[in-house]
Amino acid sequence: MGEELKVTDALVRLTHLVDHVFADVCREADLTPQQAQLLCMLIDGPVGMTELSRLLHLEKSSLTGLVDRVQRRGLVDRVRDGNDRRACRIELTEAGERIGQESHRAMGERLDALLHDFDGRDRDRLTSSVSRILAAHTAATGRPWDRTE
Amino acid sequence: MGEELKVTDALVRLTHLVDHVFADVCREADLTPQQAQLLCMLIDGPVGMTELSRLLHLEKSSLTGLVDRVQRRGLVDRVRDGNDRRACRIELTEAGERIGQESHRAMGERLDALLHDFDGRDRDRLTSSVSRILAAHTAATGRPWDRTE
DNA sequence: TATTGTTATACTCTATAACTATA
DNA sequence: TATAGTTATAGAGTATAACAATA
Repeated sequence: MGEELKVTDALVRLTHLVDHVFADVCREADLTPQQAQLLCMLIDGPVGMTELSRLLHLEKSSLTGLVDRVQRRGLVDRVRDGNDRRACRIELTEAGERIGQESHRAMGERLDALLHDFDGRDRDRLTSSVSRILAAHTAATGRPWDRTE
Repeated sequence: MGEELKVTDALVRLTHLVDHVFADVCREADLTPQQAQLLCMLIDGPVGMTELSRLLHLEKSSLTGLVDRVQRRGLVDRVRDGNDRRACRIELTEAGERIGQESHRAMGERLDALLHDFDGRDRDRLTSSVSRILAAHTAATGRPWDRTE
């Protein structure tokens, strides 16, 4: 029963499920999902506003307010770019780093619980399938969908 | 390179990618993602506010406004419940049905494009993996994450 | 001229608390 | 008393358009 599920519908349902898990984890960290996603993008180092708006799929003007609120909470800082005096780079504070890592850990834990009956080969296969999808998107758009890819 | 990707991180990245695709499709239909998700939940028939708020992971009070706006656009109607005079059921109008179907089709098309190099067996394996994850969540929460499962 | 980022404005989305009406 | 749904309020998220400063 339910075996006629189309793969595209399966992906949509999986996405909504992971979205809900993410929302729960954010809530526990007292972050909105948007704020948490912002922190995620900064894990590997500071990023400028224009690049961030591309990564988050947001207008720059929307990003300004988002960064304002996260900065007000002490999780990120705006640092001036040495080479371009128009630009600034957003970087995690120590507190932001801590909360980001903790949320990432909590997210991994929740998802791992859903994968409890996946053995090593199952996981590798799933990871590999996802990688192919991400690669297809990168090839189609000419740019990686996020910087950690 | 990148082969040490953890399966949980892979799921998160996939989710964000599908979220972006969904946002694009919604934008083309001149819907917000939240409005589109609401329409999705009504495809198989009318649903009451309390059940909808569970499906969408939203407080009932938040849902009231969302339904107001979608109703104002003529995509859904509130119909009184014959058995319980407190309750109402939200149902798609003809226009809502049309837009919902069209968005679903566009979503499938976009995702199919990302799966262009998946053969039948690849798709079945992926679908089956996703089904196991959805089932694990259903088992853990005692309730299906959405009504179409 | 083009680019980086912000401001102003008007919506939409969301939660909390208090409420109405019905069960 | 409990449940279905709404209202009031406040804050967060978002896009469009206009802007400032720098390249």
